Amino acid sequence: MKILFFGTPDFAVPCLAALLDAGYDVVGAVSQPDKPQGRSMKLMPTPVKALAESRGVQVFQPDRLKEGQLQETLDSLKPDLCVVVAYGKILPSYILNAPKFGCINVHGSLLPRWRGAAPIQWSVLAGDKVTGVTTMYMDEGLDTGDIIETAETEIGEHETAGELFDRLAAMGAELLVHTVGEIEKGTAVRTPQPADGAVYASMLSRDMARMEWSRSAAELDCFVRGLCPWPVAVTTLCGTPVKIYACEVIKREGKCGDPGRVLAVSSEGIDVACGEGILRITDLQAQGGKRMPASVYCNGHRIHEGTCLGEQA
RNA sequence: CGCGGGGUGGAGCAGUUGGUAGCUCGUCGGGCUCAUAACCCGGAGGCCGUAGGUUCAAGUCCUGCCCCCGCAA
Repeated sequence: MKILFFGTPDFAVPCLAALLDAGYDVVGAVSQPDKPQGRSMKLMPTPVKALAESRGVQVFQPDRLKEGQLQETLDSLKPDLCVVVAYGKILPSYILNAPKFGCINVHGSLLPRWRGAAPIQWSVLAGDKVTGVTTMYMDEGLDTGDIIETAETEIGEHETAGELFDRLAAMGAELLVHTVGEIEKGTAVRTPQPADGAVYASMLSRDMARMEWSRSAAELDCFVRGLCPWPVAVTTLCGTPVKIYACEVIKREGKCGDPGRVLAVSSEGIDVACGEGILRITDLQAQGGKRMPASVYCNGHRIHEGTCLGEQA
């Protein structure tokens, strides 16, 4: 079974590693072009490219796919199957139709819920109790193909998108190997996605990260966990922007004061009134500073009860 | 040279126009209390990132270097 792998970020790495470890003949890895990254804006290889190179897999990084840029590669490699994991580009039909077994995709949600770019973060943001990974046959739509297999998992009460991301990446890799095995044996099934429950998970952005204290403590808790570790929930404290990395719901219901008002400061954290309930900030980061527990932050910044968060200076 | 913020006792911060280095927490010792992440008293602990420069005098001004953080991705 000759496999051509498509993938770019960290999420795709365990999948590629698992295919290689399972002994499949990965004839190439297609990844996005390198982009300037880091403080020095140096050109960095994508995570998938880095792994592929270390394992001796040939890497391809076409700028565009639309006009048949990958045709030659396909012709020479003759893959039996394409595996696509968070590649970051829509595959045109000439690629989808090229391999004998088609193209399959690993997606970080239980489709059709959370189709699109950021399924894992959105499942946390929405407060979903259960999520999972899905393998599917790709078609020309955005995550609309027929489902092959799924694996479910519960989202932990305090789990961040980053933590869930790691877990699903591992689950996805395991499921992928199983699915490829089924395809090889000819026992893979295809189930069209149900029409109901299709929701799109748009890309996250920094400008959606501002905390609205008029929302409920429970919603804000999901908000903080869903945006961690990127772009990270932000509010303002004494006029300066502060990133909120972790918090916990102290009180679920009831109005406890003006939204954003600090009700108490203790070694446990900073308790803030929300539209509904109370949220305790436990981990934060000020401008120019490192991430730290709220109690530590309070040693150097006197936070008084009654201070209001989220207000411009 | 992509842009900006910052390096001050163990931790987090302040330090005004250059002139004895301060605060909160922790830590150590003592006290009080039925009790406490409580309170009171006392102590230890800093070549102010680093190398030079200006000056009678540099944490503070100038220059180089190292490291951290944010933006950007």
